[in-house]
Amino acid sequence: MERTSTPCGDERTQRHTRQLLRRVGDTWSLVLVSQLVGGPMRFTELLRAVDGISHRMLTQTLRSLERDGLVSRTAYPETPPRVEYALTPLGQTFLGSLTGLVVWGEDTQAEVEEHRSRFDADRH
Amino acid sequence: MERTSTPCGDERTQRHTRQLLRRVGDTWSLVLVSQLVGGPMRFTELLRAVDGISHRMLTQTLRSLERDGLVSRTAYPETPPRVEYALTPLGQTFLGSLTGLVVWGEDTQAEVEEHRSRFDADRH
DNA sequence: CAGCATCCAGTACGATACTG
DNA sequence: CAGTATCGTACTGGATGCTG
Repeated sequence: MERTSTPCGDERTQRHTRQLLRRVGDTWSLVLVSQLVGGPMRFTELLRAVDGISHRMLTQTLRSLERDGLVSRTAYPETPPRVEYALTPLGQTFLGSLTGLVVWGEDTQAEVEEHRSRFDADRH
Repeated sequence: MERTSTPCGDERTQRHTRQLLRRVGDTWSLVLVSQLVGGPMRFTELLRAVDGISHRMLTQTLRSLERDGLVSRTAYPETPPRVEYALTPLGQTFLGSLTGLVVWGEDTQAEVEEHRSRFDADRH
């Protein structure tokens, strides 16, 4: 029973959370996971659906998500080859856990923007 | 009323959330904010308290948090100069919004680790 | 003490070309 | 179609030294 009402937790938890944020705070992980909510998608589908992503980053990010068990990869032995990516249950719970942050971002976005403008203005 | 039960939201929300994650997913922001939960701290106090942070990154990260309005900076016109950093109300609500993610990280950490090992092992 | 400027290594990312 | 390899660039973060 600690006095902490905020999720700072012990040092170990902090380290984990920081690593998690770094891991997931890259350019494309979140977009891809969000994109896959609608159901499985193929490589090229994703490439077209996600605006601005490069071939290379799509491969890399999918690999990384697959490695962590958030996304599953299914290859069908056909010609031409077909590979489908889908959200795993783990990936779905992950998206759910973001709710708090997403809501906070929506709620405070204007306020943060305001702070930034003011700060930048004051600095000459 | 959309079919989305997960916080993927519209494209605008997605972009905001991604930017938020990037902004906050750097090496030190989260550690600093967590550290300040206990109350205001001085520059050198933070430098000592946060293990591994460099002088430069402390300045930079504090600036950036101040800019976003998550942290307040109070300079006392004394000699030697004294500056105290504290969490703003906005900063506190931010920490609160992380609860879901922190819990998810704790709950699934072992599972994710397991996935990684297995993945790395399979890749010969 | 608090903060800034400079320099440097590591990495993230994009463009492109090539393989099964 | 899906994936790998190579290259160039831009940014991030650490070490260090200077200023008020």
